[in-house]
Amino acid sequence: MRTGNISLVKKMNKQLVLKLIRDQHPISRADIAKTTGLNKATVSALVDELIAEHFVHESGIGESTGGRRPLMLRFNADAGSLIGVELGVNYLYAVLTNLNADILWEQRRSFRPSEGQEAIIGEMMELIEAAIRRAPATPYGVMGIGIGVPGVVHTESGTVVFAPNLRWDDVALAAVLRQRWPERPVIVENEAKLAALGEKWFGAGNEFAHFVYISAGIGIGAGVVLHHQLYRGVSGLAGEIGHHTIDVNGIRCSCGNIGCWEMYASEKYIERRLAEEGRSEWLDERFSIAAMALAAESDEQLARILEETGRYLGVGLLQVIYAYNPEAVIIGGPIAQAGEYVIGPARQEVRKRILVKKESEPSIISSKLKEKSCAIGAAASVLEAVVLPPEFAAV
Amino acid sequence: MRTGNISLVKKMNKQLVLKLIRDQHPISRADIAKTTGLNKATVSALVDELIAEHFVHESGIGESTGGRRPLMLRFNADAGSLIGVELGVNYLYAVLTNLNADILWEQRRSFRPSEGQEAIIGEMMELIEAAIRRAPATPYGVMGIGIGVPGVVHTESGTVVFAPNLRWDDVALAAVLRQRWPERPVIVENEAKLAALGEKWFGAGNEFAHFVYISAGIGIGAGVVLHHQLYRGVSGLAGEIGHHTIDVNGIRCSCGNIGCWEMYASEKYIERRLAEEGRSEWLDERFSIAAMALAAESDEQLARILEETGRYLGVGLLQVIYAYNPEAVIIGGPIAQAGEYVIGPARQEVRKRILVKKESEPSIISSKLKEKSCAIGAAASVLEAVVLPPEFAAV
DNA sequence: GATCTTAGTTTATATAATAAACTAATTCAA
DNA sequence: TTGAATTAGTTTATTATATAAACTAAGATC
Repeated sequence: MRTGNISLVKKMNKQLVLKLIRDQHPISRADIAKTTGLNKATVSALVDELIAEHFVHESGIGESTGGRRPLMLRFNADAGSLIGVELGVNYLYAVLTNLNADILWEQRRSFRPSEGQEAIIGEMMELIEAAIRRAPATPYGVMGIGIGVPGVVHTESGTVVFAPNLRWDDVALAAVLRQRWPERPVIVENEAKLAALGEKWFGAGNEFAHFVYISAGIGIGAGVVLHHQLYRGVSGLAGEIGHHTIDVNGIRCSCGNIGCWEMYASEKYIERRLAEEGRSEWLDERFSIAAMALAAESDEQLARILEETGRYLGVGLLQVIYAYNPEAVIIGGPIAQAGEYVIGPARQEVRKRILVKKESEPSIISSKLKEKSCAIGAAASVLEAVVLPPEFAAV
Repeated sequence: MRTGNISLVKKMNKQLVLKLIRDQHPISRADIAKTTGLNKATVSALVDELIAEHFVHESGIGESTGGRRPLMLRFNADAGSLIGVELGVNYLYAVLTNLNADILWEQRRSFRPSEGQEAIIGEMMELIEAAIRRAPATPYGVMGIGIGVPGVVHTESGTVVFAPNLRWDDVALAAVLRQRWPERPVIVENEAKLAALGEKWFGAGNEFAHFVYISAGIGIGAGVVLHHQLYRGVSGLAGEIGHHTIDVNGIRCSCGNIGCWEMYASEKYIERRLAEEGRSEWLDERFSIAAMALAAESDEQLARILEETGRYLGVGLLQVIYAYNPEAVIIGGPIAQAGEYVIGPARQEVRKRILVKKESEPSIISSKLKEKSCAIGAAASVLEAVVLPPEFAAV
């Protein structure tokens, strides 16, 4: 039971100050006192501790506004490093970043889906090992490892409960990594949820209290941020909205259900339509939505397929809007590479069908971190776990 | 900006103690100290204040467990009264309750939908006036007025933004009531959201951190409780899930969209099917789902129609599950009167179609407060606003 | 160069939680 | 029956923290 005690107050205020410095640096102690309402003395004491802990540093003297010049404070993004890994269906992508998500090192590696769990986890561990070796000398070193996986995750244990595209079932991923690096926090989480965190901390979601990140690729998943916090539901299923029914009489989905959204607004749909229209040359290994969008400029048939996908995307977005009523919807994943070819029709469809127009229409925008959302989000999840817990920010 | 200061700590702890007493009374100071982890002295001081404020009283001496016998504490449900009003499409229902939602007085009144806003608001004010007259002498008297309306609401201003079934549009309801009773808090909120609050405080939602209340009648609305708190979204649209598309090629809904859930799992569907099957005798004024369910015991055709409705309900519930991943879904509103005729098939449909079985399947249960959910929820909203704010309970 | 402003620190004070010692009231066993 | 042990609750002293006010520092402006 969370009781209030005096040290809780201090923790809250310290977090508040650190968050403010991170968001608005360079900023002076006096500014912090003004914007937070905290007493100047309190701010000074907290800042001194944050400086001692290397999370903040003084970065010179600011401009006078008619009196003594302020000492400006900055968030020290080099207090430590973060490792983020994206486990894709047939690739691994790892980044090493500072606390500002600046990429210090990255590596991408492909594998065949037929490779077994052990082999894939082995490759992942090699990547992480490589990242740790590249980590610069910082006060805290590598502060933790975040891993995004395409499936449903039990976060406490770090178990991948269900990842159909990997054919994983109850894989205790975190346990293996924690055994190898017992001193470092290891976070395993769904890829869309981490991508949402990435966009929240370092991307297009920064300014919103409530937003939904849509990861549209082979399937559709979402990361839902409500009150500035990732919402997981009771067992981490919240956001598995690719399996929202949009056509009860539609086609069968791999999940067993019928007419799932992800059969109509994902790569699966595009592939199906390409085959139907006799454009199977695009069903190649080198198939990429980005290339298709480029070709669509002078190829009406391709443009039409993308537009249809966008319209179906819009149909499903209405459900997202009615469920979460977010300030913004951020479209990410491969489908987002088609840009306005898909997002434009989606917006139109939403505008056409929505119940209450003004205020309730969210901004429908494109991911800012693009193909790096998940890996950066994985890194951000470590930042959140270790440095900037969100629990006090809400309300 | 919410800064921590010492009085915040006290507020948190006092709330915690009060909530614990309400939930677990009779309870002793020693028990409270044990379960919260607060110091005995702290607990005593807070309890003394709560007693002075009339929210708690000592209710005699409990059983010894091998030492001095404890003084038992109880929540004082008679510290004040609450007024809750449900504004239906063609009726008003008002209750006066104590702080335990025990109904002290209630009144139901019908009106014709053709009556104008002013007339309806006038009748509502008469009802509230009557309730205030009946309020017993208590330390705090009538602590506030909560009103549930079938539409989208802007809560700060208490404006009904959009209520299609009432044909209301931007009606500043709270403003009128606040003018008449300037000293009393007036809360205007969507009916399904208030019903969810009612079930949370006094009904089937009591034990859940995350649950969804489904109000299924002429349309479908939902009240979404996440982390023990009502979730509204950025403009109060969250939970308007009746307009989730379940059939892109389906029938047109009054909202302008096509294939909305509420065309398939509400009274609208039942009426349509009754007409199709030539059972228009049930389309009478006295049409009631409860009566239909009774008749269905010996009428296969009626049973089948209810079952179909239930199956469509289940299809849409999957979307609720994927969106919110709640611990429970509480079915309320007129459709819930059909009981297992509808809820049974809905459960089956969910079980059949859901992605990850174990853990992620919520309990699908029936409303406990039945037709009183909304009015009691309206009263509960006052309780939450004035006595037991939920903000500290979360996390 | 005197005065006003702003930045930041130091010192004294207030609030609230806590620990420990206390009183009160009971059980239980010799 | 009595006294030790146990539990409930209060009183007192202590501690942590935020705050207010007084202070020092360092500039701007007239």
